[in-house]
Amino acid sequence: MKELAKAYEFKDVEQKLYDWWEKSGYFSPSNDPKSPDFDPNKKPYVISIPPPNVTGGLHLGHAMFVAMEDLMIRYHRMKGEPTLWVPGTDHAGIATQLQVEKKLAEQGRKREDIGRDAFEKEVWDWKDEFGGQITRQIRRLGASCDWNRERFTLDEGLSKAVREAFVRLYEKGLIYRGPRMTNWSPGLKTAVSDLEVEYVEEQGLLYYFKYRLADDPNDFIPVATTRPETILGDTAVAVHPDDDRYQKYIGKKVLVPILNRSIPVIADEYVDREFGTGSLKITPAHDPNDYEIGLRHNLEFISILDKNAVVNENGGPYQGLDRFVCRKKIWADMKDAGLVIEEQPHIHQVPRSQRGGEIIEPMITTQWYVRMESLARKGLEAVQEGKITIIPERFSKVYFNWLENIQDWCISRQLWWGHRIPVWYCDQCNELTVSRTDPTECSHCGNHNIHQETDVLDTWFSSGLWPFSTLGWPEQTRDLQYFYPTTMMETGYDILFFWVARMIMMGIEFTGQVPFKYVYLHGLIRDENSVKMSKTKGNVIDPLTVMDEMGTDALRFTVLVGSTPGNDMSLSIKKVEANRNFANKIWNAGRYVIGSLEKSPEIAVGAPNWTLADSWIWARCQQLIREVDRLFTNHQYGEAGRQIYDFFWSEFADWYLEISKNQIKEGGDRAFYTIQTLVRILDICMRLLHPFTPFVTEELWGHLKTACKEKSDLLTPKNGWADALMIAKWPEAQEIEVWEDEKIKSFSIIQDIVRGIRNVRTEKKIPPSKKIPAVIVASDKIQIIKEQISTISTLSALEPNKLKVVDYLEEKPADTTTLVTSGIEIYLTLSEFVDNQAEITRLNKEFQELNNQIDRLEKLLSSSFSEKAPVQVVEKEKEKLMNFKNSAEKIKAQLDMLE
RNA sequence: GGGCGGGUAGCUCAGUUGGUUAGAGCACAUGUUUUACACACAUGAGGUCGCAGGUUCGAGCCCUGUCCCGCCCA
Repeated sequence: MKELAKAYEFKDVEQKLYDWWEKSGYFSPSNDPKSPDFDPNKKPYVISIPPPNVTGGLHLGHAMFVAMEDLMIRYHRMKGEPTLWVPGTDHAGIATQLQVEKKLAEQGRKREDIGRDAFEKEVWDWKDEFGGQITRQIRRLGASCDWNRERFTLDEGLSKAVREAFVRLYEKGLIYRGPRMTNWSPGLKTAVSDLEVEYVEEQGLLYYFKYRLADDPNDFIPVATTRPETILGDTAVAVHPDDDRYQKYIGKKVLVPILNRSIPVIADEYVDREFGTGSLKITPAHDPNDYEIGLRHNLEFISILDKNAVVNENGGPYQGLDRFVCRKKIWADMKDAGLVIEEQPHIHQVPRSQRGGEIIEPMITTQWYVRMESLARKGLEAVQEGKITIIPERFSKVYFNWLENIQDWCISRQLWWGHRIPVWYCDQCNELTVSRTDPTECSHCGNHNIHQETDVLDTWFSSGLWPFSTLGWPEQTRDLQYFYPTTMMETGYDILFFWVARMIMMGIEFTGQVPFKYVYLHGLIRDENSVKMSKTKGNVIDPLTVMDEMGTDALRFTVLVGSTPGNDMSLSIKKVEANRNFANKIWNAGRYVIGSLEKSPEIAVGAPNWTLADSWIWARCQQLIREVDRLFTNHQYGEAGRQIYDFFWSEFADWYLEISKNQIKEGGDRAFYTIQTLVRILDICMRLLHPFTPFVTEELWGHLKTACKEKSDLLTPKNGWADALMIAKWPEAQEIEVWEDEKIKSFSIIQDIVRGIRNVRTEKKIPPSKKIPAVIVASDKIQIIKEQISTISTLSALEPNKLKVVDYLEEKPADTTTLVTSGIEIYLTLSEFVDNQAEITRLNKEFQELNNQIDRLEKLLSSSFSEKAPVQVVEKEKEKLMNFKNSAEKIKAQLDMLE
């Protein structure tokens, strides 16, 4: 038999096993629609990966979703379901373009220098060079996805899907182009999504100044603003219609400072009378709220900034100045002109880009939009009608709220990396040609002088199609027909709107079906003090480093078991370390079981005669399987993992393994059946743990299998040894049998006795090597205790030759210390360790505690509890009371004798 | 302003349809190299479950109010 290393060496195992799994084809679905014996009636379990950025690097968010999805996939695969996990990446328009621009900048070049085509080529080169990184890292996490079906949002098929989707929406009249208020990124020179703008509270100034009346230079309306430069684009001053201070000005004209444009004073209830001076300057072209007011009052829209956020020709003397330079300049000029009242420190919300933190400029630009109303309504209904279940349920509300207030979706981006919008403008007739294939002529006038829209589509437009485009849509492929709709969309709650909502809407729109049945949202991983990780704070934990140091299983188990659905978790190396220890515990328990096989006879002579410990561990294992099943069904994956961990460590390893040593020593059938039990429980635990910690379980299970096969056919599991644990059968619990509870109860008596003796030993500082004589007075438990005496003796280090079990004792043995548990008296002969006075004190304390419990229970049972609580609950308490009374009596007797 | 989540041991967190003595890991204390494991074993200490009411025979869990922290939306 092969010697196993003394500690689990994950470095020798992970890569080797992953390659073997992949090579063996275990990641591909059983029941593949492409295979001849395909059965369309088998229900598949399908996840499409939330595609990570193709040029990104692995972070803990990835570790979380990969671990979670791999857990789900492996579980369902072991349950025998045809299982498909579709991997892939998205092209991440802005992020990737930025990286390549950065690289160009290092060479002193700009994308404008080399032109669009050359730039696109650069990006593809970049993608080819770094694009494999993230998928390699995902493999390292153990992801059992079907790499044969890997997709990329810009690959040929998906590009076709994107174009098809765009054209269909356009033909349905759901896509339009026009000038609207947009979030403009002056640095990137593109529109960005509302969802990608963060409003950050920052210290700024509130600038108070005078809006002079056109017809009375001595009178003015005081106005406050946080952005003086936008004064250049003001087209009204608004006051509240009921505001006594300003009512007389409504309808009059005021003069824009410096520019002296004449603009109206209007009344609008939007104005907050309490804020600032209670009057509001309106810049419809540079503020989203003012934009609305501008529309309501038919105001002029004056854009004062160009796409670099530099003041344009509408800014008069300020033309050519950057927005922030202009702010200082105009304020200084206004001061000189006597228009400034004061400045006050002011905390306000600054719109910043999620990417890079640049201040976003609200501007009116011409963009492409999708009308969302009808899409959103269907998306809403899908969840309301239960076609999709969101887990945890509370996120449904967030989802509803977003869809109920949805804005049209700005899908165009002024980037060079992405799906170019399939619209061609005719130079002749100015009509648009929208086409699935690149046209050579205008579809309206036939002119050949046409040019394609330069904008590309938002990356999320292609990700929205992901669950079906990856399966071949718009072609009705066999994959699409069989695997769609998918089963589970698992991702972070921060991505609910970006991805999940859009996937649902687009799925319904294009396939007529919801794209998945469940949405499982996990929380975000924070640092050990629950602070969000960020490079600037320096609290980032790199999953690759963690895996190097602790192993993949440790990391996986930590994020899986440390999290509950939808809640953030905090991660620390300490936690991962604890789970590395768990992996080592698994390894060593397995090493012990495998080693014990050598001591086993080939076959058993007679039928099994199970010990209490055998029955107990088997019953508990059955309970565990049932519990894990229930938890998996309820998507309580973390709790399931905790249960398996506890069972494995504190029951199987701490108790059964120790007892098995004794039982094996007995030899013969006892040894055989003990080892068989060890093998069975270990086998089941490996199966249960495999989705959490695939590597250590697969490796160990492989050794177990080899060793068992060499030894005996009788050690073969019910369904035989599978080729690999990852495709072995998920354990199924037996029907609950009547003996289970009773054995568990009996065993807990043994545990109580052992713990009690150990406790006394520690208290009296008796060295573990010192074996002590004992008398156990078991009364009605005599049968059980006699049977278990060797277990008790070994686990609590009693002296086997000086050990007596009786049902009743006339007289207390001399010079002993006594403990009572479950009504069983135990006399330990400690001779030199016994001190009568200390003994009395100890017993008194025990007695007091028991009496407290007795009082408590008697009070409880004499209250209305006895009548109103269910019988079983009352019975349970009565039994406890009896036990306490029994024990108290016996301790009292001891005390009487000592005193 | 609206919505959501959290507040449980020194720290980070679990806690099933409410069942009557609230758990884990880490940290701490004491002891042990007992041939699977010191990445371990044994034993122990540590909590009025944010606060105030209420429902109930019974509340960490349900209801109302309140304070604090965090997140999302506007």
